This record gives sequence, structure tokens and C-alpha cells, in this order.
Amino acid sequence: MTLPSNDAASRPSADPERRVAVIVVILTVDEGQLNVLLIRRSADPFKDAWSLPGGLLRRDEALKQAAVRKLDDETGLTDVFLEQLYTFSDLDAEGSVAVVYFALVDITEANLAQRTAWEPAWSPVEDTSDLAFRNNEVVDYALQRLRAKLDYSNVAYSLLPPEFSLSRLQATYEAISGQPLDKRNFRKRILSLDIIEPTGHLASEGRHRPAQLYRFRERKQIIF
Amino acid sequence: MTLPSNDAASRPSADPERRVAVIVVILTVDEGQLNVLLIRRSADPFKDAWSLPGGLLRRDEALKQAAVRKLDDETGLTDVFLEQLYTFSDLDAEGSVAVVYFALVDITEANLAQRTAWEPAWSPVEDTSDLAFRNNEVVDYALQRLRAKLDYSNVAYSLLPPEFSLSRLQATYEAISGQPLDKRNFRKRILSLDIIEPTGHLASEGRHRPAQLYRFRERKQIIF
DNA sequence: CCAAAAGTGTTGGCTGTACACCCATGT
DNA sequence: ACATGGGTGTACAGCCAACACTTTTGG
Repeated sequence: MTLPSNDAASRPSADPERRVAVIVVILTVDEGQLNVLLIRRSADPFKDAWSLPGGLLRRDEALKQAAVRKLDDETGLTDVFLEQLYTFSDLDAEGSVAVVYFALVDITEANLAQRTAWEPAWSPVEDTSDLAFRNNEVVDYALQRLRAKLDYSNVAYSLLPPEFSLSRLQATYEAISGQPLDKRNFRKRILSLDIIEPTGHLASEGRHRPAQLYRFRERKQIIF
Repeated sequence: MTLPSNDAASRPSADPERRVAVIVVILTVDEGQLNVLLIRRSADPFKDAWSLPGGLLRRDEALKQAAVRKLDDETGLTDVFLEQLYTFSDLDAEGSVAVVYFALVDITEANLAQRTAWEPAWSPVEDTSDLAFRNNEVVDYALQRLRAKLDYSNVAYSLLPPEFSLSRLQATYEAISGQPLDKRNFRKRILSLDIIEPTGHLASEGRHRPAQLYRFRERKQIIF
């Protein structure tokens, strides 16, 4: 017997097991654009189509472990925002169960796996055309969740380097929400939340006034 | 091969399948108390302990179908709020994957299954002592989600009969949030949301002033 | 007439939004 | 000197929280 299975008693034979896949929606912001990590499929079904990275859940592996492993495989990163998103049972034709996680990474720290087969690449979420396995819906769902979380959590910490200017932070928020934000109101709001603090360092890149750099007080998720 | 499985190519043998269970957290409000539906286990493991109702995902069955089926088995209800909550892989010792749904039902419409084995019963969430399979954590998680949803959706529609007084609605909100609410502010807020409308009927139960009855404009989830 | 629940408004504080100009730097 | 992005304050409106008494009915 297994879990809370009160009907298992009446059907004691033939445990109907399933293939369980773990999929990871890895998002990043690059130059004001929200990007998703896709891999080019090297085998059927959907050979040569793009899809989200994923793989089968191994024996004796926990779901989150598998998601961490996949994320590490593709980006070399381990200590980032990674959260379970949704579980689908109808993405492929064979009734596999697919547990989807989503991750947020700083593109400057991500080192995409160098493979010729199943090669990963960043793709702007806005013009992500037909993906394999109805993965477009999965990406949309991740995007929706990310937008919601922006309003009540500090998730952006995982999309930025340790030190960043307020303008950079604002650009990140704008890339995710798709909305331009008022500079003064944005700064007032963020500072009053007290989730970031000045580092004392200045940016001084480009031919303009150097920017004060900030860091997140906590490098883990906080719910406001 | 299955889903987005780029590593399946490198491990072409021995598909590691898993048992997939579907669990349903069925919540209701009865006399100002939030209650959860539990079943008394009739077999090991955890024989005679209480746990959430659930069962194995059948072959060729979608997750939501299975959740609907379990909910119907236990309460006879089908057209209520039912939403996926979370997927666990470490509730039991055997590494089953458990996809948890949560449902909200009107206790006056629910007809609990009449069984001697695996008998279902309502239990107040506040003093739900040790459940099998770490189901206490699952219930806590459901409660957290429900409380959050109360603030930005009309989910209470599924906990109440078609017509109800504002006092009853307030009592429902209070039972869920665990907080007393100010009557005037509550009414102002709810009415301004424009999610309910007066039916024209009066309640006239008990030895007191009859109450105006209302109904939800939509009997499905709305996000504010 | 008493108990019990229904119904009803106003005020003050806070929060969010709209809005425009000067500053420091590098070229 | 100019182009580029950095940095700053105020005023108004809408929202939320606090707060108490009268009404209607049944017993």
C-alpha cells in the first residue's frame, strides 16, 4: 500500500505507476527583456523543436532535488530562487505527470551548459513561438506567478547581482510587469519596504553620474 | 521517451516510474468553525489513524479528474471550488508522489460517504492532532492558501448556500481568518466589491430581526 | 419588556499616484 | 557644451480602520 489510499484496499492488484517528469522554467532579465531558458530537442517527439528543460524523476529522488539538479545542469547555479509552480498530467500524449518548478537567475552568473545536443539558449518570453509539449502554457503560467510575486515579495533578489543601482532594479521590475514605472514613486516604495540597503559603493559606468549601489538585506524570499 | 527529457537520451533503460497519489483537503465552515474532512484509516500503515482522503491516480486519468472523483466519493459534490495545492514527494516512506488538491464545500450540501471502513468525518482544523503521512503540514498549507485567497478572491461562494445573510458571510470570513471583523467595515468592503447582490428574500430565523439575503453574482472563482 | 441579531455614517490617518526639474559625470 | 542617466518633493485622492447606537423581531 501507499499513501492515504482508502480505495487501494478495493483494488489491491496492479499498482498503476506513472512516469514523473520534473520541468524547470528558468527566467532571467537581460537588457530590459525577460528571457526564458529553452533547449533544442534532439530526439522525437518534437525533434528540433524548442522546449523547457526537464527530465524524469529518478528513483529515490525528491522533487525539489530533481529540480535543483536540472537547474544546475543547465546553468551551473544552485543557490537561487526555485519554487514549485504546478503539476500537469496532460502535457504529453502518454499521461506522464510533470511537476514544474520555476527559477529566477542572474544572467551574469548563469553559465549555460555547452552541449551540441539539447543545447540550451535564452529566448525572450514575448516572442516565444510554438514550444513542444504545450510548454507555452507552462511559461505563461510561470510569468503570471512571477508578476504576482513581484507585488508581495522580494523575488527580484535572485535576478540581480549582489550589488545594483535603483535604476537597474526598476528596469527589472519593468521588464517583468511589462509596465513603465514612475521613478520617484518606485524609489519611495522600495525604500520604504526596507528590503534593500545602500552598500556605500558607487557604480560609475558609462558617461554619466555614478549611481549609488544597493543590496538586498536578505538573499532569500521574503513575503511582505 | 516522454516529456522534455533531455537526459532520458543518456539513460535509455529502466524508466523509473512512481506511484502517484491524489489527496484532497476538503474544507467547510460549520457553526463558526473551520473543519476539514478526515478519514479513519482501516489498514496499515497508520491503521486507525486519521488522514486526508486520497487514492492512487488511475491509468489514463488526469489529475483533476482524480481529485473530482475523490471529492465526489467522500461528499457527493462535484460542482465546487477545487484547486491544485501542492505536490509532495516525501510524505510517505516509499517516495510516492502526492498531488494535493483543496476543495471548499457547503456543509449543508455535503453528504459524507457512509462506510464503516475508512469512515469520513469532519474535524475542526484547530485541534486536528497527529495525522498520518505528515498530513498536518498539508492541512496547514491549505489553510494558509485559503486565508490568502480570502483577501483577493470570492472563494467563500463555495462554502455557503446559494442565499445567505451578510452576518453569515462575515462569520465565514472570521472562521477562516481567525480574526474578528468590524461589522460596518466588513459590509462596506464586501458591498463595494460588487460580488454579491440582494435576492429580495428575508431570512427570519430565530427570535430576532429578519436578515436580508444575498447571493454571489458568480458561482465560480473571481480574482479581485 | 427583554434578548438577540440586523442595520447604519463619519472621521482621521495612511498610502498610492501624478507630476518636472536640477545634478554629476564623461566625451 | 552637451548628452546621459541619477537623484529629489509635494499635493491630492482614495482606502482602510476605529468607533456606538437604533431597529426589528420572537419569546
